[in-house]
Amino acid sequence: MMHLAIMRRMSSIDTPFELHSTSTAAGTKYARKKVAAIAAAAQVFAEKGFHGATTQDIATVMGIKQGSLYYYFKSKEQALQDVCEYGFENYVQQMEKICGKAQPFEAKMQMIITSHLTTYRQKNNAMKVHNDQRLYLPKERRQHLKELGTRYRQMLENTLQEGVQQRTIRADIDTHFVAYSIIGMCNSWGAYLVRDESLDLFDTIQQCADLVLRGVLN
Amino acid sequence: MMHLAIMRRMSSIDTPFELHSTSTAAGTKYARKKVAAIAAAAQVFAEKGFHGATTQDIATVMGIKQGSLYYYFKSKEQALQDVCEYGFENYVQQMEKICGKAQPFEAKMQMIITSHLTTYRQKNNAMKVHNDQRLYLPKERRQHLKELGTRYRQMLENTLQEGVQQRTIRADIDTHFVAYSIIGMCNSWGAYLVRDESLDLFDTIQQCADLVLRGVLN
Amino acid sequence: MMHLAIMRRMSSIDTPFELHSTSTAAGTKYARKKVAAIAAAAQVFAEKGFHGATTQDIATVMGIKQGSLYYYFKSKEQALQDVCEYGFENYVQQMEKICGKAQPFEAKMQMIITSHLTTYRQKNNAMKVHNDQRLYLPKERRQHLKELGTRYRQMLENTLQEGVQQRTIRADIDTHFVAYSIIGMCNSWGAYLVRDESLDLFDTIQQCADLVLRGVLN
Amino acid sequence: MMHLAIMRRMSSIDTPFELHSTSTAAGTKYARKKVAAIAAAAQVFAEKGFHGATTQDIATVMGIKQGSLYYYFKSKEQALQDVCEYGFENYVQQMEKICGKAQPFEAKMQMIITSHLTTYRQKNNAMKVHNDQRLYLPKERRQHLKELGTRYRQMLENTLQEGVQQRTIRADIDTHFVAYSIIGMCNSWGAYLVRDESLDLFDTIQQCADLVLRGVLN
DNA sequence: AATGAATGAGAGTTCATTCAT
DNA sequence: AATGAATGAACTCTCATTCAT
Repeated sequence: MMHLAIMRRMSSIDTPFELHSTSTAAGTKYARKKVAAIAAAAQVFAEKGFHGATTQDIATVMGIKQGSLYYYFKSKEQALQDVCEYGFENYVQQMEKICGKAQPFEAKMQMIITSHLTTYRQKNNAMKVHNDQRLYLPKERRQHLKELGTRYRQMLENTLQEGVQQRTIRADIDTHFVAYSIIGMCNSWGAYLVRDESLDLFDTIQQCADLVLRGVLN
Repeated sequence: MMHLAIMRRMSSIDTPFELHSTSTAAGTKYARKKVAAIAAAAQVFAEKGFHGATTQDIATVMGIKQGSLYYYFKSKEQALQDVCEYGFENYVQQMEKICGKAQPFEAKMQMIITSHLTTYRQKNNAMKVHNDQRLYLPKERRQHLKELGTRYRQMLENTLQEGVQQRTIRADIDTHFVAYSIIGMCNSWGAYLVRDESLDLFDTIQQCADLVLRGVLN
Repeated sequence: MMHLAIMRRMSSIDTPFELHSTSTAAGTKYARKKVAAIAAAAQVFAEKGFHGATTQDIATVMGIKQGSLYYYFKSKEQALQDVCEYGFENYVQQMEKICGKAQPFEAKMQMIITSHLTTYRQKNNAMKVHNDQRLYLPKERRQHLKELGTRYRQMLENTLQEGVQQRTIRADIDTHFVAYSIIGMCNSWGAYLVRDESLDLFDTIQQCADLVLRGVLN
Repeated sequence: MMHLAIMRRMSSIDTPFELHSTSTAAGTKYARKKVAAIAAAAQVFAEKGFHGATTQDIATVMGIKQGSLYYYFKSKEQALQDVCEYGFENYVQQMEKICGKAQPFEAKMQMIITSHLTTYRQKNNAMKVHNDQRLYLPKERRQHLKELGTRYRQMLENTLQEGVQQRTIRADIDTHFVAYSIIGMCNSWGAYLVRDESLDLFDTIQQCADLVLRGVLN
């Protein structure tokens, strides 16, 4: 469930029309249902894609009528934006925690991959939606996501750079390229993890880490 | 351009009325335009996704009117199926050639990656569509694609298995897992290659191959 | 401001629950807010038209929430009816005073036009709404308005008739027709006065009176 | 019927999507039906107002399905714009013809009023729509209409100016003001003519002209 | 006295699809 | 071989209205 992670950020949630009376919006009924709305939208977008999904689908998952959805989202596009932002913000936060701690390179890489894949397995559809559907947002609405993405990639590249300095990883490595590769591979495994529940999470993490670190050669 | 590859398979193309079958279908005006139709659909689906694309979009790219499209595709769904099949068939054929030749493991791996990424860079939108949009086809219509996919993965796994037997690659490698990983990483780079024209193809190929073979560790 | 005039009639205002009727309704908080509600509705209907206006618009002008509006109006249609009736009742009352006094024809005509145009310039949106939007009310709800209108036109016609008898105006005049013409011209100038604040009120009144009385010929 | 007048201008009609093959679009089936579409929209907008009318209403009058309407109008707003423009363009053209001919002032004024009121009586709903509903168009879409309106008013003012120079009308007349007054009064009578079929057209014209020229005074 | 939350009906618009020509 | 014209179903979004609190 994405709920815990998202609720951590709920203090910043937007309220409908005007500000609510309570200063911390986190506890409001509205905030609680908005979380549910984002979760529902994430699930539906992940399954059917942005254009393939209907607002009716989302409303059905929430157990409300279709028109009522607009109490929580100003538009379908806004729903996509919210899903992407909450999903990705949460993920980048986790990344910051991991990269903030002083740890040997291999441990960090392991944690990064663990975080990435675990996020998917926890049915964090928001993450999948961010990866696959964010390009359907008009550029203006992707501003924030782009910044988050850059921050995330930079943390990953920095980690690799540290590895180079620690002489743990090869000096001839192009950290920029490797960062992209890791993200790509993990996203691809993430999609499998979402689709196939029988796939073992920890096994997958081990194998990913092993492949990245040692390659296939003898 | 995908044209050459696709035209090779044109002999099996479906003709709209039985009448047409008198001549070799491959050379027919119909067959030639059907190729163009598939290419147009591929381009549009790649850009906007299946559900985000309209038949009008495809017709516009072809320079014909919307209604005329139905001379080439029985339905929008059929267009997606055609794009996926022609795109992927073509790719698997190439794979067969590569794997058919007796070659050392590393050379083969290099060629596989080269083939995969080159396909993308040549703006083979059909390939992108197959990877990103095929799941929007109903299961029945994915039968053929699934077979092709299995064949393809098996060739990749066999190649890896050969590598193990040649002692070129580690014995503890899970070939199934590595095959998926390579595909995932390459697809992700493929998407970048399509989006960013300034990205150097051969550089990308080298780096991918290097990462897969040697990993990042020192 | 229409307030004074409207408040004079407030004694007849409908109260939402019978309970309220203990005190004189005119001074009730409810009555005061109902006036504000009518004024808000008048403003919004004048600007956007009945169908183009939303209950949200009216609520916003009042500074209350959309749902709360139904404490003052049973329906949007009722709001239109209230606006039209209060606006027009007020105007017809003024007309009654003017026509009641014994005065020479030209002075009366001057006062009638002054009354009409001043009403508009005072941003009496209710009047504009009555003129432009009343036809969107179902016939049954226009009963009262129709009676008022007839009364008003009759007073105008009577005034003209007096003018004929006093030999102040031509005997071959069709008073019925002229009455309609004056109303039409004044309404049209009223709309300009509302739209263009820089238009001088007294100048307009003079010109209108002059045109009606003397025509353009030399 | 507005058909004749509108068809005169049909050579400039816009075609759907792309240019038609024939150079004169006037004869096309599309052009013919677009005329019908504009007439239908004019009728419905005149009756119910822009916001009160539905695209379904218009389609019903045309005898087509609601969705098919969009073959002729890109949007409901475009329909309003088309109605206003065709209606008013036509009217201004007529005005140009009247004012172009050298004629004594009184005759011209008579013709102007005749033209104005006849336009209404011919059920030229487009004219009514232009007068009552054009303000619901966003400013950008009113550009053309504004220019037409200015041209029209100028012709009327010029005519009055000529009258002054010919000493036919009083020198102390404010031509600007009188022009507006005539338009206002005629529009108001136009609305009556549309609503009440029993009203005699020529009688109304006579009375209007008489009132404007000679006023009511003895 | 007012509001948050929801609803249901309908609006405008889009679009895949059909078919006579 | 292609098109103009139309359709019908679905979709997003709006809005008047209700009602428990």
